[in-house]
Amino acid sequence: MGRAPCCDKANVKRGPWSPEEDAKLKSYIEEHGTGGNWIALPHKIGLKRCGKSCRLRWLNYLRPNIKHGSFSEEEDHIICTLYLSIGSRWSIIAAQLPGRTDNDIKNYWNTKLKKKLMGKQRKDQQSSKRGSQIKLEMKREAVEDLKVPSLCMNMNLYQSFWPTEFPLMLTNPNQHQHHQELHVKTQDPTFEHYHFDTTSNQPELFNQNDEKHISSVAYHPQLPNTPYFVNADGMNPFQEFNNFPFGINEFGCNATQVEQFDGLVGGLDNFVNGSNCRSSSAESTASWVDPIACPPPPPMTYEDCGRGLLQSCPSEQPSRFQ
DNA sequence: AAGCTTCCCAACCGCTTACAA
DNA sequence: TTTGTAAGCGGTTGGGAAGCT
Repeated sequence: MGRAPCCDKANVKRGPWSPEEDAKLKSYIEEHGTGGNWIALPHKIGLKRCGKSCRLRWLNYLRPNIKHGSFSEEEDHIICTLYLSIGSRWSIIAAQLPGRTDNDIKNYWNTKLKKKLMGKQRKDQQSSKRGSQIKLEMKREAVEDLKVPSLCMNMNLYQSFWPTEFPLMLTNPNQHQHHQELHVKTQDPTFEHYHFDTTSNQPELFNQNDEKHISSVAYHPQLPNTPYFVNADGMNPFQEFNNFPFGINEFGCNATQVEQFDGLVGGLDNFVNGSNCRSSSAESTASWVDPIACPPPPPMTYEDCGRGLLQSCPSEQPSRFQ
């Protein structure tokens, strides 16, 4: 049995909205608001439309301050960078671009920006003499399939290129006075996380029962824009980083790019992790976060585990999230 | 000018999440 | 704690516009 329909599809109009319908919906909402019930709204106004359709029309087209028309270079840059950092979480990306809707951005990405990016990749690839043939091939495939963003959200693909240890980069190497917590998912089926105290510079590793059991990682604050953990064997788990098929440097960390994040609403910590970000710094977090060179943020809350950031999560909520 | 293809974007679909009862 | 319902969200589709032959 399928899901019950949200409305009587036989009696609702579908397809493009007429100017009259737009005017009805707009004037009603401007005067009365939505009343918190989109389903009931079309009946109140006498529109033969599904409530969901009304909501979408209002949010994507009718509501005030919607920006239509071409995207600026700055907007392009923000979209690209956020996409590569957090994937297709359009609502989050849209929140950083006032006046733009998630639908707008999604369409723009799918129809233009993605191709623009691919074109740039191909061009650079042709002129570049760096790297082996294999590396170029990997890069080409990754760009063409646009697997790079999905890699960020999909551990199975991800682990082809990224280390098994997964330290969170949303730490500020320059702010040792702040206590930061890092949650780490590894390929190990047991859920592990780091609890990192920037005062002592000592990361501590906990198991899924929240018991401290290993202290096998070292922190290297002298490498602010690189993965700076080494494991117990003294290996940098990010050593594969340089083999990443995508041209990190093309969107990578540089002063100009990072500075652009200063204008983001609420700062990077807000869009990536919302209120869950532990950084208490009043200054811009953007100055120290490289959203591209970073791996995707591990879940800052247990709920985030279920949002597709990682493939598997403990069946029970670890006590530290409770 | 006609026919065909590609592009673009508004709208839809259905799954997930949130929340009230 | 469970269940039902609406909102939120991201993927997909359909059709008009634009471009090409």
